Amino acid sequence: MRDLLYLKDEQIKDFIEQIFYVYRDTYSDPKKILKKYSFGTAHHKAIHLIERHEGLTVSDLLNKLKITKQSLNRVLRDLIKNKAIMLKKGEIDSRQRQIFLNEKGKKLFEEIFLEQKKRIYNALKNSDSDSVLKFKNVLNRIINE
Amino acid sequence: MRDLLYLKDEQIKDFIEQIFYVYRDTYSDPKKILKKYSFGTAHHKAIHLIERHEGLTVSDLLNKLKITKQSLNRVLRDLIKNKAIMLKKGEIDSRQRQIFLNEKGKKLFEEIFLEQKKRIYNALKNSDSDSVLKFKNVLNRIINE
DNA sequence: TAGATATGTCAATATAACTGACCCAAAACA
DNA sequence: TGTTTTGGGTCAGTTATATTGACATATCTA
Repeated sequence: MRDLLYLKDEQIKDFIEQIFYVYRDTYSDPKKILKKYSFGTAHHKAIHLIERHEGLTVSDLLNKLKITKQSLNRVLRDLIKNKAIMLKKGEIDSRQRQIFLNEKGKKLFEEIFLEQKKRIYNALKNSDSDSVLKFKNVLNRIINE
Repeated sequence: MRDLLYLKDEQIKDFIEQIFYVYRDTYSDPKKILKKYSFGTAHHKAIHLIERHEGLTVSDLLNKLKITKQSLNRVLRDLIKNKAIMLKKGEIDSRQRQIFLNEKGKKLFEEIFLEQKKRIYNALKNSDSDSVLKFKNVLNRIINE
């Protein structure tokens, strides 16, 4: 590894610590709202990804969450029972199920997002666009490693 | 909220998604190593924070992890049993316990970190120092919101 | 038609967290 | 000094989220 002055081990250790805090706080904020609906963070993540990728299949969602299908199934069952989401047979491949938010799910997503958004918005509102762009690019590079 | 072009809701939603992936991947990488020692991510986080903040007290660690003392106690018991950490009575306030890694704990930390480091290092090695700095600053702003 | 794939489900277990109730020792305070 | 508060530890029971492994069904593909 090259000896980059701004990329010493101590810096990387700090990043590992900060990544934990950022995740912890970002996903803690809406827990009270979720509790009202007897949902947890697992349901939250599913709803978020379904909103971002409408019509994604069960296996798409599994690949994003990186959990087992048995784990996901509990979550999807709860969301279906609550009428937050619906599954449709895949149009091309009818073995697949495409997942959609319905009205209740969309409202729930908006309620969660409004709360969760605050932290990110307030953190970034005074940043220049270059900082925001570079932040985004670094996140993507870490994910795609 | 001001209408910042580079800070639309869709951008913020993307960040929320990316933060999840970054956390998930960063803390997944060392799971195989942890398993060799019958440890999990909870032990990993404790070891990491103890290494970064040598001599921190039990309540310092609780505040960083934001879990209950009963949860933390399980983790610390396992680490003590394994001789990875030791507790010393606080020098000023002897009700407190200061937590230190001992030799075994330091070796374990290094083994974990070597694995975990790769993802961050490779993601950042081709970034300019300005990107790294801005990434760090944004992380900090999100945490301190 | 045979095999592979996408999904669903049953059952048991593991991990990491929680709530609530206590306890002790030491510090802080009145 | 005596009382209260604080820091830490522990017991017991529960919940949330994940796991492994086995098996079933429908549908697609070669």
